[in-house]
Amino acid sequence: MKITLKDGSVKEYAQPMSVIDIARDLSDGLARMACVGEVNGEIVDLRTVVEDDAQVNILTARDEAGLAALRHTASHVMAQAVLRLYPGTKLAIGPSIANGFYYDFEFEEPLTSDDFEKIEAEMKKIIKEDLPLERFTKPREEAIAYMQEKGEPYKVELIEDLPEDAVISFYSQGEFTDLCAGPHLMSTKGVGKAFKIMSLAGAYWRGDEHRQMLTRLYATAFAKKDELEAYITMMEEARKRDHRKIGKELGLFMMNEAGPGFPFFLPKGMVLKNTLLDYWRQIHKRAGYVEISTPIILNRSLWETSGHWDHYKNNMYTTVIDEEDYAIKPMNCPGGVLVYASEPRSYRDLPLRMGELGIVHRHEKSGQLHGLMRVRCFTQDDAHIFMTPEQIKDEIKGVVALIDEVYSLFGFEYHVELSTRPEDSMGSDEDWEMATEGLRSALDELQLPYVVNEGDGAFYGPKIDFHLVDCIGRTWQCGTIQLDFQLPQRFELEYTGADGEKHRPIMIHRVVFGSIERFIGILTEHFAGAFPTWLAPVQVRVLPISDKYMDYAKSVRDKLDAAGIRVELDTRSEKIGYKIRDARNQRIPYMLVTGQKEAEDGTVSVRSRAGDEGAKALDAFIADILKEIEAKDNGLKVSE
RNA sequence: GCCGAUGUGGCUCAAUUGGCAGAGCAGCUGAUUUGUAAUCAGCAGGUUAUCGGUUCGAGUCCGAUCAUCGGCUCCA
Repeated sequence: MKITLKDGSVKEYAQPMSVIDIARDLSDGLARMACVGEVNGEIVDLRTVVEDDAQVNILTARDEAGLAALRHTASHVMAQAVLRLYPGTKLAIGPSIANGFYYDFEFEEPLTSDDFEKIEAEMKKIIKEDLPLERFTKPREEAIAYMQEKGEPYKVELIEDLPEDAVISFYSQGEFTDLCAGPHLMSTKGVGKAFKIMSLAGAYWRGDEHRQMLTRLYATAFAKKDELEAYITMMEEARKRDHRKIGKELGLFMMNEAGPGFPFFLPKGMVLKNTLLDYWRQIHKRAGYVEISTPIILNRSLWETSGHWDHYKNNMYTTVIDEEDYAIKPMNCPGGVLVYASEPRSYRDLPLRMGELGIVHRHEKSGQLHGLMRVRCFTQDDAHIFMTPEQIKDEIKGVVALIDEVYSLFGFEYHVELSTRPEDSMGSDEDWEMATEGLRSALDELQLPYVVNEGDGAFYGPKIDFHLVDCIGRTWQCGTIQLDFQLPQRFELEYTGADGEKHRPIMIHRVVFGSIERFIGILTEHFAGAFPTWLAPVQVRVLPISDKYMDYAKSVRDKLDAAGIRVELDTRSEKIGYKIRDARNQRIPYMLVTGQKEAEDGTVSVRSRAGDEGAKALDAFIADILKEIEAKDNGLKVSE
């Protein structure tokens, strides 16, 4: 038989070979490190016998699929350890995930994090036992009977959902057997020593909140111990830039039990917010938007017409005033629609782009609040675009370009998702076809990579979502573009066409930041609080060497202030080192040290976040910083 | 909402088996007048999240509530 290796070389063997045989033949070291094989592009077990003419690639934990197999095997080891220590525990599922793996269990007694050590010790034992992983299969009915006998109801349910004629595969290691598609390492020994149980959490069986709550053990594993340590260090470092911690340190925002989920913006956070909003207004004006503002509280009949009273009431704050029902708006769209409908519209007015920095309130369930990322009151940088069907593609492209411009300015990496028609949806097939194609072709023409979420769209139309990543790798939806045929119909919106007839416009809901609050949270973590100068709540702090030079320091402060620069003066009778330390902890972009020398020369000694930059004439400093602010330099050169 | 954990001055944390609530930082006052990451001294600051219970005695034990944290679900 003949095979082709990754590097293009061809090997010939007299007898059939498995992947592991080939690995052993290539080099002893490779066989030891091999996790899984890749045969004709498919990830397989090392014991898989290779067919003639196959393309073969041996994967180790250096490869994504190899590491996934290592982690998946580690999850089986963890489950085995749990069953040894807590007999009677029921098994659910245990996949490998982005940074590790987890296993869901139903315990008879609650588990706590104090038990981690015990489980890890048992895992070590199992790994040392060097138990080979054996694969075997059973027909569906036998597989069900087998798992019923083992008392594993979750496994039985999983198998029952597979097709009638399916052949079910299992993996066993010692006394432990699990329903599993594989692939796995050859033996538990391959898991090695670099693993750790990270946390414990509740998780609904099959992600359904109406079903059993299971206990999920999150863990991670790497090929080498130093990789595990590096990962743990990285997570610890990342937590230091948590926006809730930095928000408190820098005085950006606060929370109070008086209003869980309702953030209070402090003076410095307000500067940041307003600076972002100024920028938003500037780019939207350029992009042909007008701005409106609609009421926070509107009466019930409006929400009935829009459909929110029926479909969104659980998340709405409602009240009775003068014996009439009112609701605080959870979304801005009905207000925008009323503005559209307030006067006759012509095709000449379209597309009509109406922006609104609208404050919305949503009663999110208590367990899902998270700093500024998930709140109950937030500002949407909303806009509704009313247009003809022919204008859909260009308008989508315009919005995507705007979102890309904004995210790029901050140096964000983002990923895009296109969500299509859900099962429970309204509108005609043609409308959905046109809307989805409009979104798709706009993305294609802009050459943006995206993933498709089939059936994940809103009930009134398909959508494009933009996701940003926080400091520990969680992603948050920020921008979104949603096409809507529903509201124009419900509110009987129309415009007069060139033909003199009435037509129904199509509507886009879109946000760029998404929520200003969430965006500020992401920005804070992205920059670790060291905001680019144009955004920094305080751009310059003047640090007199001693009280003797306070007058000069004040004149410097006044001159910066007059130039429109956000400046503070440190008047404390402290040593310069103390003042620098404090200003650095506040991540202030520029510190101006002013003493005798500077007072005599009319200069300032500039210290940026990068370090001492030497003396400069005050006017030259002002000119430079104004230029930097104007350019919205994102300051990524700064390393903290 | 669900599972698990945690709540002690503004912040970070102590307080032994239930036995006088303490420190550092920040703040204030005074001294110091300083040249690139913490000058010294003094003062003030807490109904230990809230409510209830057990006890001679509760920060500590028990119960309820609230909030927060890690997840799940939902979402910007």
